[in-house]
Amino acid sequence: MSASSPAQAASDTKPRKTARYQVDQAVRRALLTGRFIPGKAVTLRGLAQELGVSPMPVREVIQRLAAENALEIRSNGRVQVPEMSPRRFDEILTARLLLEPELAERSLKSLKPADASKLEAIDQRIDESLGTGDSESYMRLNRDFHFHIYQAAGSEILLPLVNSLWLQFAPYMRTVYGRVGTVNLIDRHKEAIQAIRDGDATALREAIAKDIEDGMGILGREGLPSP
Amino acid sequence: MSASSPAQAASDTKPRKTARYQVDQAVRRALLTGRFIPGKAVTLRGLAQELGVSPMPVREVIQRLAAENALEIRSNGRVQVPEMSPRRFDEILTARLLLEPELAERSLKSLKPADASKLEAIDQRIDESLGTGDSESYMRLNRDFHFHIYQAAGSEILLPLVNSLWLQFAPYMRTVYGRVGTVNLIDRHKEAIQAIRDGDATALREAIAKDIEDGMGILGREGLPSP
DNA sequence: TTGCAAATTTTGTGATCACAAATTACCACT
DNA sequence: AGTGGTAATTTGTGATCACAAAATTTGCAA
Repeated sequence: MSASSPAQAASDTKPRKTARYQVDQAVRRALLTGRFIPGKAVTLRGLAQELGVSPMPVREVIQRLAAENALEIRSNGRVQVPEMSPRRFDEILTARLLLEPELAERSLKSLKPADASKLEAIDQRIDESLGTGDSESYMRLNRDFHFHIYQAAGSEILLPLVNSLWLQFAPYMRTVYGRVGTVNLIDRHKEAIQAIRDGDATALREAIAKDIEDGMGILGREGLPSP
Repeated sequence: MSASSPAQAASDTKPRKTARYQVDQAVRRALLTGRFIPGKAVTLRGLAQELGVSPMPVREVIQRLAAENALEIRSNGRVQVPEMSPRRFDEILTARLLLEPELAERSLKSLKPADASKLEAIDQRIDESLGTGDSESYMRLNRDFHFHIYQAAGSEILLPLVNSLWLQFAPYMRTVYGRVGTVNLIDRHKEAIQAIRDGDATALREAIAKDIEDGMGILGREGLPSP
């Protein structure tokens, strides 16, 4: 569940039952699991028909996601997932390293032992998905892991910013995993869990930062023309 | 001019002549100069009529700005500028301090003497507007100053994030200036200009950070219930 | 005057239509 | 077979309509 939820205010916790909300959730899920191919055009009526609604709510959702830079509206009106560039990749990495450790630290005091256990369970399923090479499951679980932490901060500003960043790099990472697989992936999830159990802010920041660098720094630039 | 422009891709520099784009620019301007009152409802048809268009493009723009957390869509569908809270204020300050110095440093190598002169001219007009107490001019000019720097980085990720932050605190700051005036405002613009002339990254980061703290830290919490 | 309930208006949501621009398909011609 | 241009289709954009939910106003009684 996205924490910086669309179509609803931060202080107003009702999902609503609008078609727009359904479409928004569906498209976000699709982006995060890499079901849209960067550079490939996505059409309004196509999406609408696929989701069984009129083009109307789809139009609003596309504007919404375009504002978060998760979708790109070309000058001719065509919509597509933005293609990754070395420049963008570097900036996303920088922004993640600035924001996510801060957000994790702010969550620390709200995270309880039950959360650590929950995170451990997620991490175990991540290891399994790495073994089977199911990259879509891996991406979903990895996001669950990070946002289960971040969510605890109850953040209204930082969390949406981070959410926007994930929306931007996820589709690209999917193509990377498709090429090189997920077997060589390493993460710092166990260090993070330990830091949460210890209530150690510095260690948690470090674990998150390292995790980001391991995930994006090593694998990520695969196939990108050098900056 | 907003750098993270709406309705157009980053790599695709054409403003287009759509009604949506006009509406978007108009609403953004209104938000940045504080012409919308936080907490006050803004209606679809009202905006549409005021701007001389059908409700259609307005709906898309509202979704767009809601995605950036510049507008809030309540659970009943009503739209308003979010009200400030100590929590939000603190988070915005944190995020600004993390992102803006970084963005400034990245702009440094692209900033030429002509830019320093341009910034000096803006800063002089800022001083004038502070004297006359014209807070709307002050807000516009102060934004021009910061974004003239940030824009130079050619950033596709950090700049939109920062842009979103400004959209979120601007309406509130307007109400603060309305209460306490702008006379007591101090800034670090001259230090920033000097740092740009010297090509001194550390000094520029410091000037930007101090400027943010002076602007928000001292005046900003005015009238907010303590966290 | 005050409190409450019914009626009226306003508002967001979704669908459909009209239109122009862009894309794609097609076919004649060299 | 390759190429150029024209026709057909698809696409985004904007406006209008219908509907239900919400907010506002109105009216009446205590």
